[in-house]
Amino acid sequence: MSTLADVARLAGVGTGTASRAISGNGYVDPDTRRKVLDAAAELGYRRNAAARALRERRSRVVGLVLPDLHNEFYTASAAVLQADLHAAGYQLLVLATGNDPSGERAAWETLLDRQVDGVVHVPVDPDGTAPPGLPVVQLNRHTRDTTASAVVSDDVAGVADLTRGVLDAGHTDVVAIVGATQLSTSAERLAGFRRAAEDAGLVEDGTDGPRFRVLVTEFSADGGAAAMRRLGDDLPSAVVALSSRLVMGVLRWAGEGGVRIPEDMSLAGLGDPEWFAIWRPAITTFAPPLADMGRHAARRLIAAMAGEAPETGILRLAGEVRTRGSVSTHRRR
Amino acid sequence: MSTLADVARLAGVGTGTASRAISGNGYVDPDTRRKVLDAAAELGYRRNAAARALRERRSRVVGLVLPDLHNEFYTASAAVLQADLHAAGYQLLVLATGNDPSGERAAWETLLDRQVDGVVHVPVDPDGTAPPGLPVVQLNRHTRDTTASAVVSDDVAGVADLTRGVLDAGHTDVVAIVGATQLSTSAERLAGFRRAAEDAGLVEDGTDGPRFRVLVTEFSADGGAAAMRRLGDDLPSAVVALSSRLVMGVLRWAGEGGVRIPEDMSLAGLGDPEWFAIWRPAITTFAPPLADMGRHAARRLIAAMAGEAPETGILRLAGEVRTRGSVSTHRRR
DNA sequence: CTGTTAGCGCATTCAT
DNA sequence: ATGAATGCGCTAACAG
Repeated sequence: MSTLADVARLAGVGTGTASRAISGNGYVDPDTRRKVLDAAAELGYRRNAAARALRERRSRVVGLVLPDLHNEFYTASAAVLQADLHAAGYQLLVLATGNDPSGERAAWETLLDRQVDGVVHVPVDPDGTAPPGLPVVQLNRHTRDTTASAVVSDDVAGVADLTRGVLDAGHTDVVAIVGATQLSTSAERLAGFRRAAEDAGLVEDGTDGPRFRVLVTEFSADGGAAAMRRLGDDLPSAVVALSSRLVMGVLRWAGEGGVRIPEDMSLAGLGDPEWFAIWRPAITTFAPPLADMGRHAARRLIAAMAGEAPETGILRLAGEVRTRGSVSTHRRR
Repeated sequence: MSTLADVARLAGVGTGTASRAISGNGYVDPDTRRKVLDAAAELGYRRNAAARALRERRSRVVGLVLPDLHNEFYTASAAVLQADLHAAGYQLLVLATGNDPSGERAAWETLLDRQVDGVVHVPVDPDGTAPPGLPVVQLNRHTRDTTASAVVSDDVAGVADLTRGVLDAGHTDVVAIVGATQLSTSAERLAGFRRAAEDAGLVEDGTDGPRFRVLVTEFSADGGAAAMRRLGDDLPSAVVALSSRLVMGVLRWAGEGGVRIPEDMSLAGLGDPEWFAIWRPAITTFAPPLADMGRHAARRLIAAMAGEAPETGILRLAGEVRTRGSVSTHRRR
């Protein structure tokens, strides 16, 4: 690899001039600039990022810390995040925490070592806290730290909307299935459901009249299926499964038990993996604005890294309820 | 941020000793080491990765270049890749090419600038070539460059297996749907299909007797649906859709047209997204060993970066045919 | 076993 | 407008 000194020598100028010519910072005569650029091209010169990072005290690298790489919920945001940050001259260093607070702490250390300029963080530990002085925006979930900057889906409004759709279809006996409630996402989804259900006059665990029930379970297809089994014969007329994995679980349970959707029981979901739309019946669902979230996270982070006054607080982006066939109109008995 | 010099001063030693104490390289008295470590802890010292990279001429960063972050086909491998590389002390810098050769070239430049120690690459351009001297292992797809190291799924064998399963079920009129054939993956999948079909005596585009047809289309659900529509009324008794997206397309087409699977037509797929198993009927498919591929790619790359004689050539890992309900026994007419 | 020294490649003073 | 000199923080080589 040739160095700046090589380029300068070939061009017959000093390293300072060569540096200015290549970076475009500072004055340099157009003719000399050409000479330098030609020399650089001839040598196939590339600036050494490590040397620049050391000298400039910025790496132009952004850390992305997420629970795992395999979840479309994160990767959908990550894809646009990557694109937007790339366009702004940043590269993405990706670390997985494995949904584990100790993995999360280790990630912070690595990121600090790497002198990343900023971090996009899908938090695992609600009580975790980021190193001071480093621009960070939380994505998807947020911690309890109210001074932090976070970009999330407005699940409260979205799930409330979704639930209202179910209730408007005439259902008066509804079950919600949700994952671990210490996560901000689960808590907010549930809050949206409860709000809509209570506004409509349904009573939690009521014995007669309009009622709703809430099942807390593991955040997986197995968890969803297990939750449905816990219901025994006392099936509701509609289920709202608050994650795509839980929807899968309900579907599997229904398939195995011969429960027809939506004839025997309606189903509404959350998230919108591609197969939701082709399932028969297609799944009615609340789709969080994953791409928007990535875009806004990138925007906030880029601004913060540029030294602008950071936008703190939680930015809640509206998603979309997609009404399809898995929720049917229910005749009140 | 405190520097090594700060630590050395506080511990009352020279920077060389401090460096050795912290890195563990070279001799240092246990007592002085303690002093250094204590001083480092007190200051919250962290080694500056940029300075180390500059000095050591290695960054401990590995580039991951893939078409996009949003495809479970890549992320499934990437997840274990990330984990294994992390365990070996490497971080992952992720670049997306957008399935575009120019994006791919840009990625190489970035990677070179960053002085990455190695690269895992899902190639876009079959004729592309990597910078010499840099350890690279190709993942999932491979270029024509026979000196390269690549870890891929043995799709030829896998799809041949899958197809044999279909033929053994009695089908004698089979259609294969495949994406752009300039990709090594598509070409190999198709080769596997052809081999099995021809071995069984089916004739391509035959007019009477056992026959098979091949449909080339866009690599998407829309492509799959369009391919099926091209068939008009001349439906085969079984379709082998050679990607999960194509399976989606066939399923959508079947749903819209009222074609029942497997009663009216059998369907076999490739890949195994979670919903394949819960679909009614569950989808019979060939599942490439994505996790294994990530693991072996990491292993090869780590060895190459350690300076060991690189394993070149194409490592084909066996996947698994998962026989489920979407292929039914066919009565010969 | 330890302290001192010399760069790694670059951007940026400061003179000119 | 340009060249020379400085130092970012670290590790490796060397002399002690």
